[in-house]
Amino acid sequence: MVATSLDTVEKKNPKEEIMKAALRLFTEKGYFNTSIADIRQLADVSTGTIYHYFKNKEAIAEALFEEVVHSLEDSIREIRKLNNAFERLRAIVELFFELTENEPEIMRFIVVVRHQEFLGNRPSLSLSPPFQKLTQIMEEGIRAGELRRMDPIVASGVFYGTVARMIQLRLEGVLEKRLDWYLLDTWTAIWRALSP
Amino acid sequence: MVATSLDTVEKKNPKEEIMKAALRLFTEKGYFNTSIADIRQLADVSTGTIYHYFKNKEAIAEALFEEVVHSLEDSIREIRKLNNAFERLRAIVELFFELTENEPEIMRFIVVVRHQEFLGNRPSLSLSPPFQKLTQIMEEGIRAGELRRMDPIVASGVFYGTVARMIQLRLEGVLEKRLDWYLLDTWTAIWRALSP
DNA sequence: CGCACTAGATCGAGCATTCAATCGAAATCT
DNA sequence: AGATTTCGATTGAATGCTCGATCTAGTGCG
Repeated sequence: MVATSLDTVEKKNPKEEIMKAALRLFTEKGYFNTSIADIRQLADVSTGTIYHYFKNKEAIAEALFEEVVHSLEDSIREIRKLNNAFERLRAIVELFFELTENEPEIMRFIVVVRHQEFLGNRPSLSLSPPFQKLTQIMEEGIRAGELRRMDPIVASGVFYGTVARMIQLRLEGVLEKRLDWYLLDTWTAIWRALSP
Repeated sequence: MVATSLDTVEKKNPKEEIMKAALRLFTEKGYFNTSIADIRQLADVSTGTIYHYFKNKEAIAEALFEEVVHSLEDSIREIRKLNNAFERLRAIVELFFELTENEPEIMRFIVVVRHQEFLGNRPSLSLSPPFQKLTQIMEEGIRAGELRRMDPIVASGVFYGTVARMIQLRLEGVLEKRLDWYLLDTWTAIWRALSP
């Protein structure tokens, strides 16, 4: 981080500030319970500035969605370089669990926010590239005999469903311990469900 | 169904009509995208009637929530009478899958609607009685040696997460076939994850 | 006649969005 | 260098509209 002036008067990028504030508010209170005024206040910019960078409120959510999907896509692409289904899937669980602890707001946005309600016709996150890749990993694993013969959709359902549910419970404060505490049990269960 | 008059002029119970319309609209378009005017129109009653039966919009959602939770609670209570974990869990999957096909709106309300956003402080559905019962079933099953030794929270996470994900995929139109087509694969995977 | 229910017009708060004015930093000129 | 122009960035009060909620005047049934 380069401090171009005194820390207290640090010059920030308004667009980023707006998106950061919006992510925080959307995930905490929901899209419809968040007003432009709320974002304005938390991002410490004026109403006009928001509309200078974004066409409207929806466009802020769209930008967040894009960002999150792309960063997920990158991570999953990296993981696909690993050379068997066991390692790949295990790496995804670890990535998601770690992300939940380090960037809970991003994870909340992925796992619990209902995008359909405000992002009109956009294809659901369930159909977005990262999740298509997940089903591909299953197909390849099954073909290679590393995974049990079963419908790949069911395989990815078991996998993502389980992971997402653990994350949701953590984000809702149901789990007292950090997610990595549950990693072994979770992974063992998933692997028993999927392995031949 | 008892027809008290000619079918075309059938006298309906307004409260039920309102709740039916609200359930349909809330699950289709979301709570905030549904106006009282929408409900008024679909239920074919006047604004006055809505406010006669419900304190406000939120109260309609609350009533729906109560109804759904109670009916779920009853079903799960019945299922707990079965005498081992295998049968109990299997019955729950079947119940949920069947409910998804027959009453998709109710299932959407349970699985995909984010109640927190409009039902202020109410404890999340994840913590409501039916889901506590699910964890109890896991605990009992583990104690009895019918399920593998593992954290009961993780067990219920695998179970509910998988089932909910399959339901979500079905409701979003990702699965071409009816859910019962996937039942065997889904159940096999779950049982491999949980059995000793 | 009385009472539970219905109708629909009306209110007003809250909200997203607009816009004319102003700033300020760099570019251009003298 | 200093003055002047330029133009995107920024401001925030004003606008207009949607929508939940209220109110008053019925209506019809027992």
